[in-house]
Amino acid sequence: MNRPVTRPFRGVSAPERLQNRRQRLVEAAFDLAGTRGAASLGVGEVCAAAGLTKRYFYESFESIDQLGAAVVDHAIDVMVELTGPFQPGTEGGSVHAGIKAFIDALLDDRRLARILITETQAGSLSHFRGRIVEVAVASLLPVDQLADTESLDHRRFIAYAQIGALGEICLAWHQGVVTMGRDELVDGLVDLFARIAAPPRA
Amino acid sequence: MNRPVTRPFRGVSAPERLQNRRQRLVEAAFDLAGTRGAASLGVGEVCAAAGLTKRYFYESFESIDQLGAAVVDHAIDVMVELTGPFQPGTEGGSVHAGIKAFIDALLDDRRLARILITETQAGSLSHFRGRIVEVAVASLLPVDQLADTESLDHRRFIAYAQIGALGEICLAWHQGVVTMGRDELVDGLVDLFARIAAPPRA
DNA sequence: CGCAGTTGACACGCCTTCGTGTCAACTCTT
DNA sequence: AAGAGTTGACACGAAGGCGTGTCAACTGCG
Repeated sequence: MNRPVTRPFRGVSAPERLQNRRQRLVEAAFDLAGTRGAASLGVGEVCAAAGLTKRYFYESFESIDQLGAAVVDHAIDVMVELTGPFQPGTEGGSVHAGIKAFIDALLDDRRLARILITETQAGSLSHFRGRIVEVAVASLLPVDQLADTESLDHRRFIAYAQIGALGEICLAWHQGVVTMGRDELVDGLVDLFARIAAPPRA
Repeated sequence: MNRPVTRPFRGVSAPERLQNRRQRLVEAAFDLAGTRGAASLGVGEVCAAAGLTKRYFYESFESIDQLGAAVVDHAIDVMVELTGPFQPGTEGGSVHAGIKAFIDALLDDRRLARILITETQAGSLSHFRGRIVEVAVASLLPVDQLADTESLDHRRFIAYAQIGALGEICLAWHQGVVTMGRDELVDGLVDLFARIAAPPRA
């Protein structure tokens, strides 16, 4: 059972090797879930893609669902890392830059988009939907555009509308249904966000 | 193999019985897919829910995916039937009434919402996403609010934004995250649609 | 009534995946 | 060199769903 996790191998220490294997599994699963989808993911398939054997899967995970959770974590980490430097409050950041960075991330990596938008809505990854929306709200919602008098419910309403619109458009663009240029798309989305958050007509 | 589909039974003709069984299967699958999700659907489970045995499953369907297709068809049929009378052009219909009927349908039946919005995005039902968006566009897009000069891409952009926003908000409301009253929600959505379709700010 | 069509319940073999186990080859330490 | 740790490849039984088959009980028709 407890293998004597001790000795170095090919120059790398035991805990480091374990971390490497874990990361290879997560990244392989990230790639598969982001292209084929997470539904059909199997232990054997992921291991083959990672170039490992099943033994090392159970070394880091107990089930395929646990790996799924790790994949979502990884996706969120990537997103946070890509958008963090542009958030308002940080140097060189602003509401506009934050939103743009968020959109850019989704447009640059379709696997990231698919996992964060599509795959977490149905199936075994749907439990993480709430956390993802939370992260999105933090990055997207131009809070200062909304009067403090607005109710919490209304702000949530705005946030969900923005996220939903962004997700749908992003997927359509990746799919080639919307054929706008990249820059044009980003500008259109930023503007759309402002319109969504605008005060209701009279 | 070819059972001699001929004789009436308990007063109903053979083809009618077959249709009834098929419908029971579709509705049972609709209910399961709309609550538990479509990913875990199995032949045995659906048959048990429909009160039939596996034999009658293969009488009408070749695989569970084929039943999934029938479920999506059924969901679309229901939606079309609920929104048809309110479409602009028909008596008593208008853009506003059409949109409201569409929203009402999604708010009234969470199974319908889940199948049309959630379950068709990932997994085995994702092939039907395009057709659903098509139906939604036909019911939702207030074409007359968009100048004819707008490009097709821009109109698609607006349509996807509306659908995405509606879906996300609808799910959040069913989930209890947004706690607005029903009527308030509908009004807010109708107004949101207008804002999304409004001309971009200078 | 008697026969053929119909139904529901269940059994059966098949296949895939899971999770674990085995083993030879390789690497590090002493 | 020798022994213990490490790795990859593969075998194995268990479990579960699939698709088909069997059979007794029931229903309609002549």
